[in-house]
Amino acid sequence: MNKFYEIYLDIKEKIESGFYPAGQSLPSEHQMSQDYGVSRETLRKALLTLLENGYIQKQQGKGSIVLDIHRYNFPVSGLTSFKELQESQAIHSETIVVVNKKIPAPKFLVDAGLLDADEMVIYLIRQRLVDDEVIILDKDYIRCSIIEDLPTPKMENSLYDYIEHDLGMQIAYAKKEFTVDRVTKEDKKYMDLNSDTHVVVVRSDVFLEDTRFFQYTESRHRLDRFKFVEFARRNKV
Amino acid sequence: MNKFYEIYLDIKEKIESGFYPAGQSLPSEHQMSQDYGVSRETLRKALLTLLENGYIQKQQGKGSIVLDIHRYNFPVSGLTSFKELQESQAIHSETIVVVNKKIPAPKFLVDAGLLDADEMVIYLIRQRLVDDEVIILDKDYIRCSIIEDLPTPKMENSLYDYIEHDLGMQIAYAKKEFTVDRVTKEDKKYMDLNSDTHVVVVRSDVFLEDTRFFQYTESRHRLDRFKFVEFARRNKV
DNA sequence: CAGTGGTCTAGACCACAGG
DNA sequence: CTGTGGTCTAGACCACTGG
Repeated sequence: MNKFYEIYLDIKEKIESGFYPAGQSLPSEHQMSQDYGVSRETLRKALLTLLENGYIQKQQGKGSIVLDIHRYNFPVSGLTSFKELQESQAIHSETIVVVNKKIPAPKFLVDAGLLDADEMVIYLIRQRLVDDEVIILDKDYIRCSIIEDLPTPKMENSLYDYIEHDLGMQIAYAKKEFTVDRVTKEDKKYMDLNSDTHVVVVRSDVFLEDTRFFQYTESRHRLDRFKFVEFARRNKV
Repeated sequence: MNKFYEIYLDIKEKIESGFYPAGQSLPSEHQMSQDYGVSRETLRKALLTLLENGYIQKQQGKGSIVLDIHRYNFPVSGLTSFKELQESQAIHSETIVVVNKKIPAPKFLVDAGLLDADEMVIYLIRQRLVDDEVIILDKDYIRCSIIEDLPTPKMENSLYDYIEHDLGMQIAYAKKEFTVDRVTKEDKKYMDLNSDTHVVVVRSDVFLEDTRFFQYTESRHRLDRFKFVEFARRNKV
């Protein structure tokens, strides 16, 4: 493992355990680079990672201060899947695969320039149950040229887990879009909506490390159970 | 200005102008560091900034590939205010300050440990009009120990602009939370809701560079006009 | 194999905060 | 003034890609 990442994990641990309490300063970069026996630049990479993840705030001329954002509710951002979300929050939940079949590339993805007209995709619909209610409906379109088949039993677990662990592919980045849309017939059919008129829709274009378009996902959430938390830094200049 | 930031801007410009077309590789780091006359680490800082902002994707052993996310719709993430959002999208809009007064620290912020019980805050309510309809209602609670007064005319422009430009303070980071809530009497009073039952609510705890809590904002959006776009990278490990 | 990006170093100088 | 973080360098070695 990389030195800077080891150091990142070590300091992160010390912040979470209270060894470095919120509101207080970390030792200086010079000091810590000596303590860990690394160059200052390497130590600084570890601090940069802590900064990006909301653990510390740096101030030129003063030092690095420990934040307490992570005490109560740690923001789940980036590309997090339902499975990971569920695990991080220890929610009892279940997944039912409703549809899992190959279809020709849908027009809206061809028009968007994400797929070729003659391609095939795997069309996947999954119900996400929490406390025995379907509160999320996930619709996935996955490029067949990248994945031939998806075993339904695996999909009841995690799609990303299967792709990254079983297939050894790396998901890299996504463009995500949050809106609130009117419920469709499909929503009514598959979700427990109790007379809601709208759902939160999260649309994602997902890409692999080699920049190939891999998957389009539409995640439809019941209003009363939707929550998205983010730690954001202000971009200077 | 920093070398790495100058280089970042230069490459960003070349990507946006099509000099480096989407899908193609940038020159190698070694090559570019020579071209710009800087060390490789400095050149790499510029590339890191491009990576974070979704302009390129790097692949070990291969190179840096230009992405085309920014062609159509560039994700607005981080800490972006209504004013900046509006400018980036060239929307005709208007702001009306409805309330601007000092009140004692509200209980929910004291309970959250963000304010002391004996503090005062500036309570600000602003209507955001687009096409002559109030589609956003912003409610701000701003710490009086940091800002004494907010001139109402300035608030019709941008709060952040006033704080960073006129007062010379630096907003650093925020914890943001997105939910969908039932409309309140206040929403009905101040917003043009056409019989909607819900609004999107974005709650933010905003902090300064010295980690002082500065502001709590509740931004209430009409469902049909809400949209949030984000570029997200998957966190490895 | 050569060429790419990823990590790390030891040191330098600068900008800023605070006594 | 000292001590802090911010930037930059010149070079080294490693890991990965693809011919």
